[in-house]
Amino acid sequence: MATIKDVARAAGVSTATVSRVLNDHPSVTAESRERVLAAVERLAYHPNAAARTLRSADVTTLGLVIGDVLNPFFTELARAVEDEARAHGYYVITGNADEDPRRQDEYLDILLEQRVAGLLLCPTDRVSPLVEEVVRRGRPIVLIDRSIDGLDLPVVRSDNATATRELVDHLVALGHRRIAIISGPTSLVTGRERLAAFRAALAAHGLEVADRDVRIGDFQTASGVAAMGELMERPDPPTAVFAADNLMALGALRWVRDRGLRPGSDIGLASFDDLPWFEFVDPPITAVRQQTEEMGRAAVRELIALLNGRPARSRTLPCQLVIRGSCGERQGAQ
Amino acid sequence: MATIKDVARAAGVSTATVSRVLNDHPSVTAESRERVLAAVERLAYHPNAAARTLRSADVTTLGLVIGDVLNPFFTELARAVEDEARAHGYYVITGNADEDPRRQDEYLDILLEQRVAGLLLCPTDRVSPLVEEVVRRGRPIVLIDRSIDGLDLPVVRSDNATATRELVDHLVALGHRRIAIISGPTSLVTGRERLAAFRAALAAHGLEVADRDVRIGDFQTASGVAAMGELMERPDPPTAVFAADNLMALGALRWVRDRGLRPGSDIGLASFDDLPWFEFVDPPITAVRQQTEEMGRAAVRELIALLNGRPARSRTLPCQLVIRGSCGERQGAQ
DNA sequence: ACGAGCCGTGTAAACGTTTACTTTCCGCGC
DNA sequence: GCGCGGAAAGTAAACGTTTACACGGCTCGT
Repeated sequence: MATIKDVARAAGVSTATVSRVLNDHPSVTAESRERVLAAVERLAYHPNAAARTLRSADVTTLGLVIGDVLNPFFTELARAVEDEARAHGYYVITGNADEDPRRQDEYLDILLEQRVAGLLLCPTDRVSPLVEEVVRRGRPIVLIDRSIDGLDLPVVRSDNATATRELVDHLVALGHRRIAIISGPTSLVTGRERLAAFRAALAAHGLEVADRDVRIGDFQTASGVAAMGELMERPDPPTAVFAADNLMALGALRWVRDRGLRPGSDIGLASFDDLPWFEFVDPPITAVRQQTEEMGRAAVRELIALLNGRPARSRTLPCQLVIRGSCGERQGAQ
Repeated sequence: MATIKDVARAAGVSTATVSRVLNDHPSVTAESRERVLAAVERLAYHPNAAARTLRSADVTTLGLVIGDVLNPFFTELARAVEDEARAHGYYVITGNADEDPRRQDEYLDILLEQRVAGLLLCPTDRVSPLVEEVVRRGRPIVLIDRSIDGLDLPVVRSDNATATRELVDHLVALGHRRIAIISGPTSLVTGRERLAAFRAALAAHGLEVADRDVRIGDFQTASGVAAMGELMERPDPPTAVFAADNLMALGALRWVRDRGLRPGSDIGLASFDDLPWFEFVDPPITAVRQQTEEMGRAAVRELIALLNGRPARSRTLPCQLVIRGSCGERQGAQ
């Protein structure tokens, strides 16, 4: 690999001049610039990022750790984060925790070693020592989608409680009384919160949730299939099921269809997280739509605020209930 | 940030000893090791990746550039690549080209600066000077999904031609005679090849493809919507449409449903790339399934072979035609 | 005509590691 | 008792940049 010294020699100048040309410093003559650029071209020189970041302290890379690459929610989020970051002149290194706290920590470690300017984290599980360390050392960090108990960190998230309540209201209005939930892990705020809101909303209608109607999944497809099976293969299955994320909803749907059942008429089905294809299923899936893109963008803006010494505000974005047909037809008056 | 010097001072040893402890070198007494580790803990020391990679030449990072993060095909691919790479002790840095040659080059540049050991690339467009440069400098590279004209590089891809032919045979067997295609960009091998195979397959049945039945999209959703509109809003629309990737199929489906039409009975629809939710649409979408995960894993294995001085073989993986209902019912004898 | 100031360039130190080489110390065999 | 070998630890050079500082030559105002 050609180094800056090779370029300097080839162009007949010093390394300082080469560096200045490369970094658009003003004080270089047009002639030097040209000679350097020619040499760069000829030698196919690429600056060594390691040396550069080692020397100059100004870091322009943000770190992002998402929960699961296979979850469209997170990829859309990642995409939004990257776009917003680039618009502010930052690059993003993304790590995929795969909903596994160990892998989350691995990536936090890598990102810290890479000296990212700041971190965006969708926490997978309860507070990890590494996260605490990041905080303790004052490294800027913004959480997305999920907060962490016991740590007062800026977080950009959805208003899970309100959205869940609206969904339950909708189900009850349709006549459902035995409503089950496929919840996310209770170790995650997202999981706990949606479950709590679900319980509270039913209670407001004078309904109670039996323990057997609460299944705990892991936000991934397979657990949705399994949970749906457990709920339905009982003598007294619920009439509607609320899946707390889109992958578990996909799993639940798969179980239902594999049994030759039809959502809506045979069993009500609703999802937290809306996806483009939900409208194409027969019947279309009722879902809570989150402002995913805005979550990503807002998180980046808060992180950049932090980087510039301004305080970051936590933000809670409203969701929208998208009513389609998968919970059954409206019965009687609204 | 604490450096290795701080740790050395705190532990009362030299930086060399600290480094040895950190890298599991044998000749360190248990006592020194302990003191160092304690200091590391106390100071919350994290090695500086830049300094480390600058000094030691052994790189354990692979670079991956994918076409579009929002395309499930690529995220599944990325996931497989990461898994296989980790199994071999490599990390992966992923860049999202967004089907934009400029962004592809940007990421190639970044990855080269990061001194990755080797590159995995899903080329977005015709040969870029940067790719040529990578090749010229002998940097190991393996292409995925798409090859590049004029460059003889190892590539792991699907057998597009056979799969397309099988799909056309299926459509013709169902009675379709006017079949249109929403093709990918002809600047991409994937696009060109599927289009050529499509034409050839129809020709084999004595059918010809009118120019107006060939729409060129960009492998993204919006272009699928637009193309479907152009095809169908004519006095003599085709009876079936083949979308050359899953996102354009999603777009086509959206157009169809927005018009209140029904795939299968009103218009045949098939997709290259199978997705989990295709089976849930009414009627389920017929598609060509690629061995996405195996593509990713195989590409990593070839790249690692290259890194170890062995030659890499190009591989073409077979696809599977998954017949569902979206192209209409079988009419008459098989 | 001469010093001040500026511009372009070069020299060399610094960034935080790893590692070849050196030093120290200890035990052992003769 | 002496030298030798080997283990543990230290010293310092090197990786490829950026950049503070120094320097020489030029312009310009007086």
